[in-house]
Amino acid sequence: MTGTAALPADDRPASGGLVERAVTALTRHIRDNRLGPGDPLPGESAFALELGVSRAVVREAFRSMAMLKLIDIGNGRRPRVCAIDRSVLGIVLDHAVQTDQTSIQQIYDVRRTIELRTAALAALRRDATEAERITALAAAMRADFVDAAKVMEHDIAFHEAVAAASRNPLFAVLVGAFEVITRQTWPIGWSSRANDAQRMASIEGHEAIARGIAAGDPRAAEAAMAEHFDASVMALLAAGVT
Amino acid sequence: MTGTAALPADDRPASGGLVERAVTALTRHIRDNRLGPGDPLPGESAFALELGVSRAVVREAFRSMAMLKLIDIGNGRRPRVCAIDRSVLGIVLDHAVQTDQTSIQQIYDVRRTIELRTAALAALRRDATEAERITALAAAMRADFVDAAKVMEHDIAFHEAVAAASRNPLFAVLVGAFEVITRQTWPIGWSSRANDAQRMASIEGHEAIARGIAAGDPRAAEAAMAEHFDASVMALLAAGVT
DNA sequence: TCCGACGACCTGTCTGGTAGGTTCGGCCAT
DNA sequence: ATGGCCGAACCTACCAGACAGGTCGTCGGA
Repeated sequence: MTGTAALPADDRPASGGLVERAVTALTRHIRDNRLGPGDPLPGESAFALELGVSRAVVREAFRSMAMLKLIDIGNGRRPRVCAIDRSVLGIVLDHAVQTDQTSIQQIYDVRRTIELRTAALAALRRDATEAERITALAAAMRADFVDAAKVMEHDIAFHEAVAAASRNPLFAVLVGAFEVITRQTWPIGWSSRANDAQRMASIEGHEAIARGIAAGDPRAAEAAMAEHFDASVMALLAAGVT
Repeated sequence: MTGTAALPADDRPASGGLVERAVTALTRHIRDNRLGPGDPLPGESAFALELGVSRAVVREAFRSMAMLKLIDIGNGRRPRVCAIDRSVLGIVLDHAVQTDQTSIQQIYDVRRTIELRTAALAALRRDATEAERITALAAAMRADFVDAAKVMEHDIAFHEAVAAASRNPLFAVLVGAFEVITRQTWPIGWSSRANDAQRMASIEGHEAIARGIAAGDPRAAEAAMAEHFDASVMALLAAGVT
């Protein structure tokens, strides 16, 4: 009963340290004035004066919110509301892995769950340009087959293109958040495949996903994505990544 | 091409402002020393001395990482590595909604995708205690039917219990992140249902999920969860929430 | 042996100041 | 009249020092 704790969002403004109070005040300011991405915010001096605290306190508050990509700050520039950004979740995920709070396999389970959905949605919602881009990225993987680094870049771009085609920015953010982890695990999976035939099979998997999306067949796209993920997880398991 | 940009994680330590450099230095410190949750960190004075910057800079860096729940700070306490926390993503999601960067329906699509999986996983992995707790929470919703606030608390606890039973902390974090949004939308959906029969149907949906999980039937649990989400989305749509 | 008080250490906050970047309006040239 | 240039006002980035209050280990007494 009563889980009224934990929310630092916008309770009564009198709790915790001054910095925390400044953060909630700034959050309220954005909400109450219905500000959107790009809209300007009061400078730190003005905010410090308004709250009756020192500039150092407001600076810490602004910096914290900038770290969460809620606002955008910079030397001489006036603070502005920031557009949604994937890097935050990426940093958190990376930290969770680095501190052994979660495993790579657990991350891949989440990724698989999300990307099965993005594949299906992309098949339903993609326009011609998106379908072309996705197909082109799969083709690029095949074309640059000998250069692992390039294949990885195409691979990452492929998954993000699929997510973008799902027309849900949240999915795009989530998929983008996995990029940090993917850059660490991808080379392991690539080199753990026994031979070039297996590596090429991975690329064919991407092509199958692209075909399903281009054809507007959500079932096929989802199935191909599932197969692709199963193969990737298997490759990582074979390399001893748990 | 080659998108080597964007990662503030751990490139060469000479880029951007001093605060950013301090953040990457602290991140590296945690990674290089393989620190886990609860492990102590150098104090801000020590860190300032080591980096050759003022204490204010280090303070902003520490505060930023505390905002991301990567570290834990407090008056007089020495900084420590922090356990993974759901509130960060919740704040970001709330901000995205408040600034009209994403819609409630888009969030529910993501939630549905994730919770379908947690229901299936919970059916496969839950132990007796977890099954009992999930069943008990569904029963509590029925028992407190007349008190909407209590029903909401049970509802939220129910979904988090299911996520916990999936035995993947990432799913628990993601589901927990939606709590902030749920607290805003839940009353809308509840009151948008035409009569008590429809409201009770929602509770019966939870009971069906609980039965599937308790029976260890992932298909049934997933199907019940899907039905539950469809009903919720419909109720929100009926209330004009897009 | 256990418990409480004390002190060293640390963080939270403030003040005041310097350097360097941004922005915007006015002015000059076309 | 218009478009580009320039400078002044404003703002942020960072620094140094200081003080109040909280935490935690330690030492002495019961």
